[in-house]
Amino acid sequence: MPGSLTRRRNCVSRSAIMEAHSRNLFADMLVRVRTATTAVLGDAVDQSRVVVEPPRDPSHGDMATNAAMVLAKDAGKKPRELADAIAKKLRADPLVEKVDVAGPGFINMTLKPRAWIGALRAAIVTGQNYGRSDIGKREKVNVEYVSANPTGPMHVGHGRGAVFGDALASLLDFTGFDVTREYYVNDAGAQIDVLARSAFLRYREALGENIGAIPDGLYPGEYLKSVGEALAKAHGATLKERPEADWLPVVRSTAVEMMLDVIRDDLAALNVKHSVFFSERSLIEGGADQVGATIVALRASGEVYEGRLPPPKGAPVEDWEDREQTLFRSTDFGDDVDRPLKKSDGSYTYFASDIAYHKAKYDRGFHNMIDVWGADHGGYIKRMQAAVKAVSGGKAALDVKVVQLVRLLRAGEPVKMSKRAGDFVTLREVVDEVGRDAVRFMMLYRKNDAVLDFDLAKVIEQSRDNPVFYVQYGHARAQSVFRNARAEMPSLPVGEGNRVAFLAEAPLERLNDPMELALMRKVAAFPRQVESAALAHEPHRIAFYLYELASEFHAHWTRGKDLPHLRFIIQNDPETTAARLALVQGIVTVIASGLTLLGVEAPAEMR
RNA sequence: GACCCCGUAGCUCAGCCGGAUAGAGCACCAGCCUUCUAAGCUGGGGGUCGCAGGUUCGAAUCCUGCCGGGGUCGCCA
Repeated sequence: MPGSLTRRRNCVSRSAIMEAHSRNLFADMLVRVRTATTAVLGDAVDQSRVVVEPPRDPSHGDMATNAAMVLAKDAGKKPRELADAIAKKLRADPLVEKVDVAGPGFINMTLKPRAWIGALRAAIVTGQNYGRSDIGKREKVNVEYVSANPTGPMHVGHGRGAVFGDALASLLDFTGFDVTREYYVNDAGAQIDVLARSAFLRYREALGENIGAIPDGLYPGEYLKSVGEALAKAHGATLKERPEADWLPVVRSTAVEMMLDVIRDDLAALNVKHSVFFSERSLIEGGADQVGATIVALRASGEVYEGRLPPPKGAPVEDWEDREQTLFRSTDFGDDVDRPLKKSDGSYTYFASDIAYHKAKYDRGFHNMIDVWGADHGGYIKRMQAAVKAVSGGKAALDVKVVQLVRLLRAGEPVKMSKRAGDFVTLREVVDEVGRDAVRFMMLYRKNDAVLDFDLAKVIEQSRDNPVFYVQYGHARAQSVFRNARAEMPSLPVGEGNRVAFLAEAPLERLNDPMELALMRKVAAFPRQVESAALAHEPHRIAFYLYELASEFHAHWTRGKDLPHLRFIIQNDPETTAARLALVQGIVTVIASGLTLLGVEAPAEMR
């Protein structure tokens, strides 16, 4: 009866709050294992290699620790012997049901139901904050992603880096880092002049001139027509008669601005966010040549010198010119050769301004930097890491995450792209066709350094074969349980607003079916998954976790077909129903939270 | 020639900081089912973790060499 539930609520609320305190059961158990180990070995031993993790084989229990094996040598004891001693201490722990020593010295623990109950309650009570942690200690970290040249719309490969960087930034934010999401705008190099010349051609075209075929070396894309039209509208024919030196800066800034608008729209369509757009041009503008200053500083510290390079091996370079040039001593940091900072015409190389850019990041207080690059930039990792070490005096670290190629398919067949016509498949076209959620989830449903097959037909299928649908449907199906509960048992307060308070105090000890317990364990594992994904800089782990959780939930749901007593809603048993709805709420919370981290919608229904 | 990434079941891929008898989905085989939301369910077969050494109590995981696939290789970004 609802009445008895109401009374019960007052009785258990204090313990509910206390148990909700242990938000990360695995971290909690690690502390308990370490305490037990200290009781045996004293506090002088280094326990940094001790871990608590779920055993691969569930029959070994809920959690296992390697404490005895990694400490046996230091302790001067046999692993099994040490394990027995630690196990004895752990048996006194109030959360521990059973402890076994197995194999070479594993300590396997089976936890009391109250441990899982506490974790589930934590998920319900903390809601979207479940899994949030402070392991980042508010350390500043700069995540730079996309940074596509503002010379045209984004392609699918850019999209992968965008989604990856965005999700990684969210993950780091969620785990307590002070995250800056940054886009480096390459608005200064030679390619920007090429863009301007290409736009100038379109400008003449907009004025009615027949420009014929776009010459080699210029951007042929139709998307520049709008730039040409805008220029014609703003300047009439006045630019046309003047020398390039006059019109180039004007056309350049208009073109870059318009292309950045296109890119910003593309990013918005994917819901990818940045907090800083850092202009390369700003490094050399206004008389303050930060690139030159950086080179001078590195020359003073001996990292930059004048010298010669051997010609590159492999593909022959036709116009190789052996000359003395300004070089960065990246070999001091493990690179293969030293790298040039100036081109033969005296202008800076891309690398030179990138060094200055990363120095600027360091000067802005970032000791942790993450760059997300496309696979074709893989050869630049070492020199950039070398540069970061050099400009920071070894105080800053750069992690470069390389996202591999995306192969676009449609029902298994490669999508043809003709690059020379400039009409490659844009990111926008893909997003418009299959939707933001499908693009985001699929791009995260693979390790970043593995090539990704993206099948336009498959990602919109409504089947188990399509992880996006499967996970989102899991969320929608879980929400539907509450809709049904409200209809079938109106006396239960399980609306959007009052659900949490009610379910947090449900009699969760009634969840004792093996599948229910498995789902509780899965929910309890979420904070650990978040933590490891964040520290490893691998958002895909969240996507895989969500697929597993959804899979278990769907399987449990289906069992209710044959076994009505396992259904979530039991009309004549409000207590059991409340407990099961609490489990569903935990699942809803975690799926929604995980999808939010990935930037994917968690729909309440899918019709 | 050098460097980077990949190599795990027939296919597509997971495997967290080294951990126990290496997992999932698809496909295949057998049985069941026809729906509290529309993914059917349960069980089964299937692996020399590319190869060879090394480190370790323990290696798919770390190190070295080789093989195969992809990428990159001053003055593009």
